[in-house]
Amino acid sequence: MAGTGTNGTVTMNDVALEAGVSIKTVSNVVNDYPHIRPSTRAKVEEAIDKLGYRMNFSARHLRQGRTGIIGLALPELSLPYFAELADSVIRAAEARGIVVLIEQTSGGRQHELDVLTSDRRQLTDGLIFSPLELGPDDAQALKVDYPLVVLGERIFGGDWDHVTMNNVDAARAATQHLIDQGRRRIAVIGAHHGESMGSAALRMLGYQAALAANGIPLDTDLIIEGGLWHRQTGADSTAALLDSGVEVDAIFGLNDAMALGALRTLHARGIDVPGQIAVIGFDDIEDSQYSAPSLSTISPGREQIAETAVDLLLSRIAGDDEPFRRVITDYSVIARESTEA
Amino acid sequence: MAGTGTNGTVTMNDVALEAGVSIKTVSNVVNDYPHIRPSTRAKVEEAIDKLGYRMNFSARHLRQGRTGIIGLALPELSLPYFAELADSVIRAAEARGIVVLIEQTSGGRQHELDVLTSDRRQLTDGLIFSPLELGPDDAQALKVDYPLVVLGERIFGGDWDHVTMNNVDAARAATQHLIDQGRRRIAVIGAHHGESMGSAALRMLGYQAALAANGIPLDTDLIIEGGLWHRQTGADSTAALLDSGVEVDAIFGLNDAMALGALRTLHARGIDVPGQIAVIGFDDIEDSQYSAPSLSTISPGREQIAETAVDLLLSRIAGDDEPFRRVITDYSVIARESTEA
DNA sequence: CCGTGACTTTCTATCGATGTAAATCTACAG
DNA sequence: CTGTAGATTTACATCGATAGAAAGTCACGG
Repeated sequence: MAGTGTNGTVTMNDVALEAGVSIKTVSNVVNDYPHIRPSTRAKVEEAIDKLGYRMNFSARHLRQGRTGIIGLALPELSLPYFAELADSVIRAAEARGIVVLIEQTSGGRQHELDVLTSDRRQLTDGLIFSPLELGPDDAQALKVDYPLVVLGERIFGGDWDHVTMNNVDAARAATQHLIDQGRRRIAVIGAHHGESMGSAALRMLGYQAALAANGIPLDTDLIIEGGLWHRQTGADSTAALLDSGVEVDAIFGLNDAMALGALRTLHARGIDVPGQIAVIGFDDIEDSQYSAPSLSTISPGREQIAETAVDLLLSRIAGDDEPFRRVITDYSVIARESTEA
Repeated sequence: MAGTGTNGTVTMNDVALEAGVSIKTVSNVVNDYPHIRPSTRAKVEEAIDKLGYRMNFSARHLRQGRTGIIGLALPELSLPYFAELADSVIRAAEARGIVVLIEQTSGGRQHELDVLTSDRRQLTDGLIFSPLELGPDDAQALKVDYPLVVLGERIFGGDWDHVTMNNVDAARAATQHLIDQGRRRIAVIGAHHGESMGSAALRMLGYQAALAANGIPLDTDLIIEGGLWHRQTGADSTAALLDSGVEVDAIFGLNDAMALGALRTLHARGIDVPGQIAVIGFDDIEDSQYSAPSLSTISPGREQIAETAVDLLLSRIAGDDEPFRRVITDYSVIARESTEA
């Protein structure tokens, strides 16, 4: 830490003096400029080690106009799905030499809009955005002048890149899985009534498609509304469902958290899972493996989503001008105890 | 977005030209310098709005020598305890106008050491560090020349600030809670044999103290080792415990994840909780409320830890030279179904 | 011995904002 | 009408690194 500068900081200039070369040569060494005499490189590297020089990123960023930081805006980290998504995104970014600034938008629609124009955008080279509340009406707000990759299917077809899974097909597969186990009275929890483009609506479409394909009539008494997709919602919705007295032999939780909440209520009521009621979720969060019984679910390919999103964003930051892309990742049905035959 | 600069960016200089004042005056307005004529302020603000000016943080940071970013190093976000901790830290930081860069150190001891000297440190004004593997031998590595706040009790008394809960007392309280329910054969899962300063060791001390205080002999057959505190470890340890045939009427999981894993194994084996075996965890992660049965646990006061850590770090960044502090936060026993009378 | 082209290294301006100190402007007492 | 303290505003250097182009070096053919 033996700095030569006025304060404790060692700058490139200090290194240059120590090595007896110009500042630019030090910069060239640090940036792997190809035409440097090995002996010069050695001198510089020695000086760097000796002085303990570290790059001042603010200076580099100022000069280059980039920060090497990308933003990740998501509802909240305490929701396991998003925590795991953040984990994957950070790993993917790290592998590519950039860092991630996480912003939580838990406050609702306005908070989600704010994140798009926040001062923080000035600090990041681009944004990966996973909205929960925005709808088609907010499309205009997403027309921003910085690289943006949107996750999820809330808003289609705008002028931005999109990475998502096929919610409709995946939900159909989940429902089909229940039907294959002989279930016919399949309830859904977490529906959002007025919505047309969100995950809830899309997954409902898949549910309905599966019923139709199997000649099972749709019974609206089996569809339970539920705003926030938290465990408590799942627990409450299931209680309401059971209290309504309607016949049920399976529950499709539109996400794992709600399905886990459902398991909790079923357990409390002494209802056997999957004996009396089978349960399937959606997301494949880590918890689902460890619930009692373990939860069948849909794996959305989180790693793939994260890597794709990061790659896409980085290519935009690098100046890629191709037309906006929509990438659809793979899903798979994970059968566990809660739907065992 | 109507930039005046060469590229699309609007700088303070553009604003100054538009408003007919000097750059410095614009800077003064933006920074709330008190002696500005209201009319001047109005002109500048109007120009800012008109041009859509946004501060270039890299430039400010270069000049000020600070980045306004703090680092948060933790094992991994997919562990619920850390995801929730990160949530709290981000909120606390946001309330104070700074942003958080999360770094995952899941790779083990070396990865934890690396984070302390990483290039990223140059990008942050300080670090909140929650190590999982470092031990007393690594004390030297924690003597860094930037503001550092360490969470947890792995390493005591060094030259850095520390925020932690009282693991010993809290574990004693958890054990006492089981004893109060009439349990005498209390197993512990997640012990770390050779360790002396980590959470595992401290919680074991509390456990032993409670047994001693109640005249219950310590039976080493009831102590199950377990490296990583994941659910799987809890599930496996519990299976091993049951297979060993030793008499057990309660299990103390040294964290919630393991306790939840224990519940899973107990459920699989058809053992009634708490009828045959009571279970208590440690951490009070959100899941614990929703397991079946819901899990009794120790709440470590996560919000308080986060806020304290952020405040402490910020005061160090601001130049606070007081002696290093150790802050101990409050805990509480949360009694739920898994230990019901 | 000199010119030429391929390497290497250095010079100089700049990225955008802020600290310092000096320059201007009031407003009001003398 | 002048001086002066206090309020406002400005000029200028500077934070640390990088782009671009000029300037040196060097080996080699003519």
